[in-house]
Amino acid sequence: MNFQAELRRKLRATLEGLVPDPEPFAAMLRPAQDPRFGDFQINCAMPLAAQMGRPARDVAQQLVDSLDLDDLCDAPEIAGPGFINLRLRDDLIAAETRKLLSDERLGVPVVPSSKVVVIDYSGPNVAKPMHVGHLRSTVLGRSLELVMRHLGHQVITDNHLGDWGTQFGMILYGYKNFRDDAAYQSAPVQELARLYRLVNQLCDYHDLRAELPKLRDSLAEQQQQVASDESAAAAQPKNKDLAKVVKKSREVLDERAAAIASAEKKIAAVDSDAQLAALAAAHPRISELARLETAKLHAGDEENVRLWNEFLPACLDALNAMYRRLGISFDLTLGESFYNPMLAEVVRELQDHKIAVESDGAVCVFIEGNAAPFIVRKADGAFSYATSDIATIKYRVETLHADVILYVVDARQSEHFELLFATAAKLGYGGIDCRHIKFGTILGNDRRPYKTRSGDTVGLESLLNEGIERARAIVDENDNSKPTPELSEEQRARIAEIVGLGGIFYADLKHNRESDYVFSWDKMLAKTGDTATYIQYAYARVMGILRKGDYAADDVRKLSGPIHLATPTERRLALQLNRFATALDDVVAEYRPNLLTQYLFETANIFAAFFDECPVLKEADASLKESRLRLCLGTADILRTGLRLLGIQVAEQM
RNA sequence: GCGCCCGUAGCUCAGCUGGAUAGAGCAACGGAUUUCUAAUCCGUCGGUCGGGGGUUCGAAUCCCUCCGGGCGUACCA
Repeated sequence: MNFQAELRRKLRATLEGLVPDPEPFAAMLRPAQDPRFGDFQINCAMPLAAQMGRPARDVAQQLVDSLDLDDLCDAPEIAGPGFINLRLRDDLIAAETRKLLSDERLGVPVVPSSKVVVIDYSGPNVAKPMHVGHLRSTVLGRSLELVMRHLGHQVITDNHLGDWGTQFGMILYGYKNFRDDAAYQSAPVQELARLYRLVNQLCDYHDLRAELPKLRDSLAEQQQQVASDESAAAAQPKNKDLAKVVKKSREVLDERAAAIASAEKKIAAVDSDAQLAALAAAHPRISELARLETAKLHAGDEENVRLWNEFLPACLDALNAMYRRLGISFDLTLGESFYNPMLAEVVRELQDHKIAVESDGAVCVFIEGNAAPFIVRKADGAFSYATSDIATIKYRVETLHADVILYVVDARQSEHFELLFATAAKLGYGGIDCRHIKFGTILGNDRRPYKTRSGDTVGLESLLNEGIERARAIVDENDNSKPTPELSEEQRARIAEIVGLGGIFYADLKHNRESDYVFSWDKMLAKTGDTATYIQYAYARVMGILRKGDYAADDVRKLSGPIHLATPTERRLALQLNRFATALDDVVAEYRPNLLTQYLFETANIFAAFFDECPVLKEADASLKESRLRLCLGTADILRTGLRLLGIQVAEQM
């Protein structure tokens, strides 16, 4: 039973007569902070008392008197300023655990009113290999998908591919000018990616060269600015505002110097490479021409459309290979290109309703309180991702009938989504629950975005490979250190895959999604601590007990005797199993899978203590032995299910 | 300039719709092993929750301010 939900329900009913809106007060029933306070605590007596102008302990007493929790709890206790401490009855925990253990859903009810939830996640660019930057969206989105499905929502996942943007113009330009036919024949995606990088580099080269004089001027200007600010500050050494101005001014100077250094570095990279330099010299207008290729594609140019259609299948194959590896499949893969035919209409509609206006040649929506406009048509007539994102909302609402749309996208795009949602609301989609499920950046040890040692972005493929390799080394070391190694080559490979991928996913999911976090192989694959491995190991230990005792899991699930809470640890474990449903509710409430990782880690932790203290196979009392066996399997079922909802697998033996 | 986010133990991070002595993992230190797999368990050490003010019976959490850092900021997505 979801004890917390049940207790809150009762509290809410009691509060109904007392306050107009009981919900926030009912929410103040929480798990106890300290085991000495029991299992749950009610914290709402104090604020209620303040509101009613009565002593808090009196209010607490009144709540206790009218609550009637006898069927759930021992006598409630009022403590401190007015906390109400609740301890669940042991017989109730035992009885409810017994039910849970024979329940296929492990005590997790299906939501009473299911919603249509579109989850937009992963969203790679098709012509570029996926890299570490795609990890969080993919892993978080996948987990949210699985949890919401498990709770009974009608989830539609949609991979909103970047298959139509500026980068395609670069690829088209690259293909027409620089392609290596043999390479394209044997590995088209790799060749397209190379062409993209090449064109991108050459575009940068020319753009930066053109910009450099301006940058240098502005640097010189800033140097003078700093000098004058400094002398002003020197004249009034006690003036804090002037000191601040100097500081700011120097920061700007540093920024500009850094921008120039970075530009010079990129330019030098081309200049110092004879081949690149020759290409750059031969293609001085590459940026402009690449943009033109994009524009031609969007306008329906026959050759570009033909090439686009030729490139796409290979790109999709490559992506799908990656998703297969990650165990992911999408319900829909509607890239930006899908919305192309709708864009002109979107802009017209916005203009007709006077939502968008022309400004500096571009068609923009101005949202009150935001300085930046939402540009739905650029001055050159091209549409932007703002336009296609609006078209996407229209499609998801009108065709998919979405109630909720989740965008699992980097936090740096917050502003875009604020403008997007505000614009959508003006168009009449205010009733749809559109949410930016934002997440932070993965950092390296230097606290800069995670890169390889040489400064390149880390490819997702090689990241996964490295994780599995490192896991393999651990598997080997562990098994080889046993008196007689137990695992076959196939088993080791499979375990390495499960542990390696699980470690990467788990490390990502366990952090609060809005935080940046520092990527660390050692931490994510540590044999001990808050890792996937630790939880997977707990699962494998249960399976070890069953194997050793020669029990089939299905037979154990059919057992129906009483559950004994013979020790405090058994009680803790049983109660924890009943919290699974609460944990999943918590995940969905704020779209935070870290609440599930936390729950699973705690569960594995309690199980480890149980494993230490409570013998199963050696237990002489048959009824107690059966009870423990079932607690073990129930734990395993919950760990396996919980990990599965994070996109992580388990092994029977490791 | 404007906007958003962050600053919690040596390190990495939870906690942030205000609630009881601020938590975890790692690291350090000390214990437990004829193992239902020690990829484990138990214990110890460790914090002016960036500083200052305010609101409150009560603040890591809310408000103001200062300091430090990150990100975004009109035609890339």
